[in-house]
Amino acid sequence: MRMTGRKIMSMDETSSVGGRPAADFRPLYSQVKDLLIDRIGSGSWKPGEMIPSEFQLAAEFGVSQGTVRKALVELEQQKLVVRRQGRGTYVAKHSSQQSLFHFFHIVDEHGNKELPTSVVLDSRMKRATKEEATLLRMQPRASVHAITRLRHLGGRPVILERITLPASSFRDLDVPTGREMTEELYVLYQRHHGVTIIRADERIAAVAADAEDARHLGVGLGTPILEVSRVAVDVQGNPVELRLSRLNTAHHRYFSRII
Amino acid sequence: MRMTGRKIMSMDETSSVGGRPAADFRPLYSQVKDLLIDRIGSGSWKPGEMIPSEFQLAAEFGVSQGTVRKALVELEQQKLVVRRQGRGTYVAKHSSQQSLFHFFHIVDEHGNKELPTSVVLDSRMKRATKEEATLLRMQPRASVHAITRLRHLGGRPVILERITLPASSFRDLDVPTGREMTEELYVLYQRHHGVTIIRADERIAAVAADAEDARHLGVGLGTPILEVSRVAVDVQGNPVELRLSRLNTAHHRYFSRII
DNA sequence: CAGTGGTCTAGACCACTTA
DNA sequence: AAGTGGTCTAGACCACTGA
Repeated sequence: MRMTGRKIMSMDETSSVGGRPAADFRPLYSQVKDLLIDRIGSGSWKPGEMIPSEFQLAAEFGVSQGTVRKALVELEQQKLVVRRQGRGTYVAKHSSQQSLFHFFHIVDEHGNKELPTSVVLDSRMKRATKEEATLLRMQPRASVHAITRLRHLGGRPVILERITLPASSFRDLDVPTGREMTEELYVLYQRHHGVTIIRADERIAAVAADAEDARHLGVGLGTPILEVSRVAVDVQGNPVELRLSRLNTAHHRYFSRII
Repeated sequence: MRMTGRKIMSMDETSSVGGRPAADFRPLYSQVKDLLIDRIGSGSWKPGEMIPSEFQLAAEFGVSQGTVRKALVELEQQKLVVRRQGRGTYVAKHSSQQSLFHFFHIVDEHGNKELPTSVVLDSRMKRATKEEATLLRMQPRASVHAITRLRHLGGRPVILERITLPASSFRDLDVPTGREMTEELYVLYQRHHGVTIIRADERIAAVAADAEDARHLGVGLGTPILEVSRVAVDVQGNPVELRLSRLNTAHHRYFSRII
């Protein structure tokens, strides 16, 4: 069958010939989907770019347009592409807006999302702790970037964040200390480092504010604050960012929707 | 055209006839979906029951099997039905297992979910506070059930829960005080009251343990604990349960996945 | 074996965008 | 007007389940 480099197996081909069932069978649309993810993940198609139409892809892969459509619809649900009737299908591009909408889950007392500011308190390279190396699936003591920043909401300091990034995936990371960040980090990851975050797992606990929390968040020592531990994952499913947030919930809440 | 009671409008019929665009156009599959939701929500098909096959529904509604399929696939994604190849499509039935998996987001230090126990500390009727009435979209001071229960995980008391339910939707609610609950509440809601919870919004803050928290959770007064405020919503989209959980995060975490 | 959902195809037509 | 995705149809065949 068709294809360059990789082969799509039709159901007939994978079906048992000598009576042995094919264990590695995968639907066509799923194979198509993986090919498309490869091209997006590898940067063949860049964020914001339009990808070929359903018919073009169908012709290229030697499948029907409906099969390509099913793959594209799933990619849209995973937020890897954006589809617009009459315009085309585009590789998802993180904008500050979208990034906030998806990955920023702090709301004010009325349930509204505000725009946070971010000032970098510290930015340096260090060696990963054992736990960091495990979570990021790196060698122990591998090099990582360590960023500390303070985020304001409604004029108040609310979130103290410590971010850990593998140096290997984020070469020449440029996050100068003491400056206000105008851009969402996930936008930066995507544009400068080709890393697209598509998922994040968060674990939340209540802790007592320590001296540093107290100083930066303007709360008393021992005040109950939220600690949010995030592991963010890229298109290929690799954990690529750790984020430890200490959050003053005097005037804000962590929001979660269970569906 | 086909149908009993309600009418499905094809695209032609809704299209402009006198040059006026049809503002109320809805795709066929979406109309089919609403009809199916009606039958599930109204109890015509009960939880656990098999519903007619795609071809039977297609014949009944006068649409193609593919159109019914699209509606059913969306209902499956919303967890309103369960589809099994070779068996059929079934109205989703909350089991304790599923209920825990979906709506219980507390994990232990290793990220594992444990089975909680629940002892009812108090169960009574009262009048809704202003806030409760607003959140449940009831008249001020309408009758509600108020349940307080304590949940253990791994032998430790971890969660103190206060649940508020509209008396109108939960007549003859049977939650005796002082007893261990063997059944998940959402299973009870569905089986005894025809209320299926499909979504929940949670807002989380860190607070200091008060005297009652301290007594029941076995922590010191003022210890930082999590406060989780949930509003749970039924099939029709109405808020039907409020749940205020106070959670000791010494050995557990609230877990949230952002996709 | 019959009946169900799952995959795949081919083709028609509609709605929307852009030129 | 051309090109895109969105809806809808009809039909074939596959994979799975249970009688």
